[in-house]
Amino acid sequence: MFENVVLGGEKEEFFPSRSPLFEQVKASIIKKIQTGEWHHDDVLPNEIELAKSFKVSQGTLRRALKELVQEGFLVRKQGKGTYVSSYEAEFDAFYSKFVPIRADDPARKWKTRVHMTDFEIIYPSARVCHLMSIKDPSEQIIHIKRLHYSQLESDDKVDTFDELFLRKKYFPELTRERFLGQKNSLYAFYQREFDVTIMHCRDILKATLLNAEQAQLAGLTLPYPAIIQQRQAFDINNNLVELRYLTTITDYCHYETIR
Amino acid sequence: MFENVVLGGEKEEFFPSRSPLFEQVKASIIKKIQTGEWHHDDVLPNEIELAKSFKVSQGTLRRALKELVQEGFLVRKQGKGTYVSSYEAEFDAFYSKFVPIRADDPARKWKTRVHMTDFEIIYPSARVCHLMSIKDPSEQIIHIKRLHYSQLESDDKVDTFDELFLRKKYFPELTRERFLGQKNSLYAFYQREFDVTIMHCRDILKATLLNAEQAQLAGLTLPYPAIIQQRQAFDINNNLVELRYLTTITDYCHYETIR
DNA sequence: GAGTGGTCTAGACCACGGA
DNA sequence: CCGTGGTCTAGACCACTCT
Repeated sequence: MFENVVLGGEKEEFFPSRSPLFEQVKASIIKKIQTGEWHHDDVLPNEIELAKSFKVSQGTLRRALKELVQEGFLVRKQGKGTYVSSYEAEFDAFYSKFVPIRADDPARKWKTRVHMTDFEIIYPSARVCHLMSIKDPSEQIIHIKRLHYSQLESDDKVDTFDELFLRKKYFPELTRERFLGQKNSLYAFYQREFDVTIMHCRDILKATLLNAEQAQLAGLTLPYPAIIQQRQAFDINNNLVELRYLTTITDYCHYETIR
Repeated sequence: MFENVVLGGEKEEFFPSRSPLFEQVKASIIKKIQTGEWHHDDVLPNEIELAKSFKVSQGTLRRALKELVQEGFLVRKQGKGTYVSSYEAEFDAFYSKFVPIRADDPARKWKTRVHMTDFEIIYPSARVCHLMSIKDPSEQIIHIKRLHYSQLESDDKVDTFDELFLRKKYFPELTRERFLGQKNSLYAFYQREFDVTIMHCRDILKATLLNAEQAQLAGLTLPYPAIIQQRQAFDINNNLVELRYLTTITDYCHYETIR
């Protein structure tokens, strides 16, 4: 493995010679993950072989790997090896990174059931084009709506209205049926079924009032306030693959950030 | 190693010998900052001297310093030296870490004027005791209320209702007049005047409705939704020094997180 | 030019995981 | 036991800042 090295050998990507070696090594490794040469859950060669293949010292290689671990691309386990991280294997880390909604009372069981209400292929509106940086308005978009039910004391209540816009080109074979098969973790589903790994997201929160339909579904009377969370999610190539609106009733939960 | 020393000598804090050297060095440096031996904006000795004084190699010292930079304690400038970071000197970094409210339209000038309406010394309610981890309910608390006016097209409007609870023991000489002298950046004021450096915070967001008084101040008609942000802010010793409620009308701004 | 931090190397030893 | 990553060292060279 690695006899045909990335640096030096092929010059597909070129780095100004002023770029530090460890940055070049990082970029090469990310590229191998992006192109699928190294797939999630794969084991990488050990430090010595990697250092040899990149023609750098072990220390420099270690620095590159360490930063890639910090950035979430890799996981290292002493005594075992270095792995390309996956949503399922590092579930806790990914979950706490991408799911900022928490139960007010952590002691209480906080179960969630999700029900899809709409699934359609559309063309993006001007707003969606703008928010998803889409140049070509004839690009196909998968538009999905879901209701999240929280199960508090055996009483199901809608607490979140979820609207998704997915760029079909990244989820080519996604159908209503396939989407229904997915349970619990959406981003694990993206990775497992479409090799789309969400690495990064931007959330924008505003206050809103429920509309009549939403209030009825939630069993609440108007007026009722909610948080609307607009999320832009980016994959490993930094493509914006998902735009999402989550309207959450914060009676028993909240949006949390720790800095 | 560490003969003079923070570790070993005094045994206030003790590390199992299994703790890595660089961790011990980090802890020693943090302690020197906490005790005030190194003050914000101070220059530290250079790498070689520091390494000598901690009796570790330069590489190990570098690792400790690097992590302290990542954690926001220090700043290193090539050709100049290593500094204890300060809110004023690293304003942009601290600001973007602790101020998550952004104008919807970044192009537009987004100026804010703050007006204090209340300043009083109180004893904490049960809720405040709980949220601030206060054991002794006779501890004095400074309770402040403020209004934030955003200046859009020369028209001042209240867009945030700000309520603060400060533990008086950390701000011993804080008076209404002194607080009024403070402009713009609260956390820079804490650091400059009271040596309280906010390093860390936890925000919890919920949706709410404005009450009649708030709506009147904001010139809005009921019902009107807003985001209520509950913040717990911690200083360099990890003491919870500030509890805060920010009720924000998100017509022209939003709460943003990037992960 | 003197002094600072930033990168890179080569190699030693330790701690953990699994066969 | 072996192979993995984790820590630590000592020293070379480069890039930046200020005088």
